[in-house]
Amino acid sequence: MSQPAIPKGTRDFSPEVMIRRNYIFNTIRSVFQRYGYMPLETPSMENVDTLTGKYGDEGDKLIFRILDSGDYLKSVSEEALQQRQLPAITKSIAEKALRYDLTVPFARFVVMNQHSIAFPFKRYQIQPVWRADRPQKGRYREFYQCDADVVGSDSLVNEVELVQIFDDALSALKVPATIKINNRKILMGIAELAGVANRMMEMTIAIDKLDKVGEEGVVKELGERGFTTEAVQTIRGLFSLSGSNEEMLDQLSTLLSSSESGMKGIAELRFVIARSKVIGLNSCSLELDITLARGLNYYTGAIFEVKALGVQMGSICGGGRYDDLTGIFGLKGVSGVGISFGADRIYDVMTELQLFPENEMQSTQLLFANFGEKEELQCMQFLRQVRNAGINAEIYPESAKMKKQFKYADDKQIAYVAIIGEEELQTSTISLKHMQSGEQTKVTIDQLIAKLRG
RNA sequence: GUGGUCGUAGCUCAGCAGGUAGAGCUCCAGAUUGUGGUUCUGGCUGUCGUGGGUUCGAGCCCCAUCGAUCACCCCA
Repeated sequence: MSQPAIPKGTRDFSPEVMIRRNYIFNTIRSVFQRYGYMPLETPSMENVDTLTGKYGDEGDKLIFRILDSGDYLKSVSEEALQQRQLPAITKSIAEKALRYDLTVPFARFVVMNQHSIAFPFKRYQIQPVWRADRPQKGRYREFYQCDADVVGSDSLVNEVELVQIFDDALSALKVPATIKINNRKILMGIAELAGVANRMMEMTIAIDKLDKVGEEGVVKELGERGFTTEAVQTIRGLFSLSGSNEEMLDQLSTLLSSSESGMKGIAELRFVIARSKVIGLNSCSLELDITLARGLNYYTGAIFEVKALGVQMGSICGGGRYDDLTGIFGLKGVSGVGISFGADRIYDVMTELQLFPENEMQSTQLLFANFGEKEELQCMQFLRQVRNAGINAEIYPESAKMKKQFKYADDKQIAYVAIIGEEELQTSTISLKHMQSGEQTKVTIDQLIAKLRG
């Protein structure tokens, strides 16, 4: 290895980037906490069995597996090797895998701790996840998700609050966005009406592409997937909806009047949309998008997706209700609903729209210039006082040329430089220079602290 | 997993009909031995992504490989 490198689809985060990333994480975290969600972390790796089968066939292929330690081939049969039976081999050489999302590990946690958890259980989780996807714009192999889920409550109050959380966080970050909402029960209703109830997943995958391939494209794909002309015609009825959220719901209820699940979905949407309207949103708009489907197959009720305005970027947030997520781990009848912020994409959007506040860069407020041993000791004594007062401060660690020390402060965007040379030492003063204005004043240590505390 | 484009200094890029590598910025030093961001002067940096092939000769042509990027699939 000549030049060091990092695996594809992964990134280093420099201090400048981390400060911005933390700004995003902190904003989202504080909103989660404001709504009563509690922090949770789970291991980076899970048992393979915990993850497989939860994300569909496509998803399973994207799970990063961790090679067993030691003689990992010991339980692979000679026969399997000879015939290259990859699934069988894979299964016996990797018993752990990196987590693919935060929702499944959360479901696992709930099931394992069901007797000590008080329901409804509201948790948030901000951790990286890994997918063996091919990287491209806004798509990485390691990225962070910021999830908030509540389990053990069927109430639509949760959905309404989650919409508010989207709005609160994105408004705080000043990201212009539209929250799209739909309901899987409506899609189910359409599927029933079209006589393809057993193929709802296929149907949703096709219609999810409406905004990308257009109505003709969707019709074409449905045809290719073997849907009958009648079924396609019925599904097509969805595309003719128009008007406000409420008007679209009215049209839908006529269309789906014969479908029990369809009508239930409409009622649920009405509730969430009406409540959100009464309570009000800060800067986001809430839009019913009947073609919103979302790939994850565990969603059963409301589904959410958030699109940033003014940039070419996939959805920046997602979410929805799942009636039986914990069922696969043996705990039935626990309904949950949750959302996820895609922090990396939000970062990219904010970069593109230049939404990061300038002063976020100022981590150190004060730099003590270093003139030599005697002055240095005085500086370090002052530093202790300054730091005790809650001011971020540092000393240039060696008595380099002034030019160099000031340049350091300038590069690091440190607001003030404290100069203590022989003259200041004798008069017990500090020459304090404000870097931006260039103004320099003589102050005492107490005055300095008072000034920087602001 | 499928297909397209690309890969030259730390960064952004130039290079030509195949003839032994350049510009700007950054960085470093000095002008200015207690003062940065402006200015001026000087200086450093490359196995031209990697491996092979064609050729007297390859940064340039061919093949492979790795990486980046875009589209598809899927998704945050």
